[in-house]
Amino acid sequence: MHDHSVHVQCSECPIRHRAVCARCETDELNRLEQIKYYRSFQAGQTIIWSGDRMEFVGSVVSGIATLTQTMEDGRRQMVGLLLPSDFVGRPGRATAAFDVTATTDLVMCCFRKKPFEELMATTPHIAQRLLEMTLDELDAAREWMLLLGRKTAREKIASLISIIARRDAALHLRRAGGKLAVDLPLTREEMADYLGLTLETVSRQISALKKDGVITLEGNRHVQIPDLDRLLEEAGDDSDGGMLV
Amino acid sequence: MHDHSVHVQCSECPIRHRAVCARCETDELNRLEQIKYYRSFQAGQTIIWSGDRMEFVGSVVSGIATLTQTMEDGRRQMVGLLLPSDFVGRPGRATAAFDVTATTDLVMCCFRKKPFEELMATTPHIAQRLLEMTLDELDAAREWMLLLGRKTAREKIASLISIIARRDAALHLRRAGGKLAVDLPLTREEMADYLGLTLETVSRQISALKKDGVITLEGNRHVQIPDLDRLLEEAGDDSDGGMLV
DNA sequence: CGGGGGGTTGATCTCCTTCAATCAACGTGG
DNA sequence: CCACGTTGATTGAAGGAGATCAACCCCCCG
Repeated sequence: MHDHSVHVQCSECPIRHRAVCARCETDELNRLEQIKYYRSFQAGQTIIWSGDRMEFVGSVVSGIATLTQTMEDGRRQMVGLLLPSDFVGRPGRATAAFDVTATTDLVMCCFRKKPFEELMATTPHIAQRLLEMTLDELDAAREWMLLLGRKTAREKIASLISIIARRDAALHLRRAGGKLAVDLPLTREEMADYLGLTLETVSRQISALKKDGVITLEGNRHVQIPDLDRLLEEAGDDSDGGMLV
Repeated sequence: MHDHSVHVQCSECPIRHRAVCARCETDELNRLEQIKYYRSFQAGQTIIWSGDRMEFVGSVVSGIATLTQTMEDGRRQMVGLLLPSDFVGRPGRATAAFDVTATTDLVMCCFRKKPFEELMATTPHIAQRLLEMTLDELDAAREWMLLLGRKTAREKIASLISIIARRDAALHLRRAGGKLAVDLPLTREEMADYLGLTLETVSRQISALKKDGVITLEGNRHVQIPDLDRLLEEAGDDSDGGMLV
C-alpha cells in the first residue's frame, strides 16, 4: 500500500520553497533528506484518526487533505483544508486532535516524529518556518470563525470560492483565457462540512450565485469567475482580494 | 495614561511560568527584562486596531482582552479571548489583523516589536515557547470552529461556561466550598459576539440552563456549576473535562 | 428623580434545516 | 446493450431554531 520507491531529491521538490523546509540551507536539507520518506494515500483514505498516536509529521506534496472534527451524533465540521506545502501534525503532541483525510489521491513527505523533533531543536530554520506557517494558519482559522459565526449561506459560498481561488493562485498562477477559474476540490457535502451548512443549502446557494451571474459552472466542480470584485462583494469581505489580482 | 512607573522583576512575575518567557533561563530573562515595559489599559479601551502598525508585542499580565473582527455592516465576531499569560501580536507581521480590546482593566508586559524579533532570532527558548503557544491557540481556534459551525445555541452557552471554567481552573485552582463556580468575564453582548449568536438568544439560553438546573446564577455574572459532567454533556463535547478535575 | 447601561422576556418573522423526490453520470453484471 | 444500483447533485415542501423588533426591568450614579 505504501509507496516508498519514489524518492525525489529535496532540491527538485515542487514544494521546496513553501513547505516547512523552505528556509533550510543545503546542509540542513541534507539532514532532512536522510529522515524523510514518501507515502501515498488514495482518495477517501484516512491519514490519521483523531486520538491516535502520531507516528509521523510531514508535508502535503500533492493532492488535498482535510482536517475534520466529529461529534458523537455525527455532526461534522471541517477545520482545515490542506493543500500542497501545508504541514500535517504537531510536534510536541503525542496524539492527533483531528481526523486527517485525503480527499484526492495524495502524496505526503513524512518524517518520523521523534527524529524530526530532534532535528527541529538543533535547526532553528525549521522551527522558524513552522512558527510562521502556524501563525498563518491561526489567522486563517480566525477568518474562518467570522465566516462560521456571522456570514449568511450565500456569503459563505462566495467566500469559499474566492478563498480557493486565492490559494491556488498562490500555488500556480492559472487563468483560463484571461478569465479566472477554479476547480472545487470538494464535494457539496464536504463544502457543507467546511461551511457549517447542509449540502442542500450549499447546492441551492451555488445555483443562486449561478442564476445571478456571479459565477458560471461547467460540470459540477469547475467554476468560472467573470468578475472577481463582484464575487468578493458577495463574500462580504471588507478586505479586497489582497495577494490575488 | 500609560503607567510606566511599576516595573516588576521577571522572577516575581505572576505569569512567569506560563507566558512566552516561560522557558527562558536567567540570562535570557535578563535580556527580556531590559526591553520590557508595562502598560495599563482601562476596561473598554482598544489596545490595537485592526490594520494598524503594530509597535509592540507582549503578554497579558492581568485582566482580560478580546480579539474581534468586524464586517462593514457591523456584524462582529470575537475570535479570541486573551487571559493572563496569553501573547498579543505577531512577530514578522507589520500590521494587526484583528482588533484587540481590553474588557476589564488590564496590564500588559510589552516589548517593542523590533528588539523582540531580534531577541527571538538569538533566543530559541522564546521561539520554542511561542510556537508551542501558537499551536495551542490553533487547536483552540479549531475547536471553536466546531462550536460556531455545528453546535446549537444551548450547546454553545454550555461550552463557553465549561471552557471558562477550565481555563481559569488552570490559572488558579478555585472552588467555592467544594462547588465549582466561575465569573463570566464578558457581558451578554460579548458572549454573543464570541458564540455567533444574538444577545437575546444568549440571555434566553442562560435562563433555560438555569431553569433546568444545569447552572445556578448569583447576579448576572457569577455562575455555579453543581454538576460539571452534566454541563459537559450539555456542551456536546465528546472529550471529557480533560485537564480540569 | 431621571437617565442610561445591562439584562430579560415576548411576539413575529425568516433563513436555513429537514425530509423527500428526482435526476444525471457511471459502472457492473446478466 | 440494457436493467440495476450507486454516488453526487438538484429541487421542492414543510418545519423550526434563532434573529429581529420591541417592551420592560433592575440597578447604579449623577
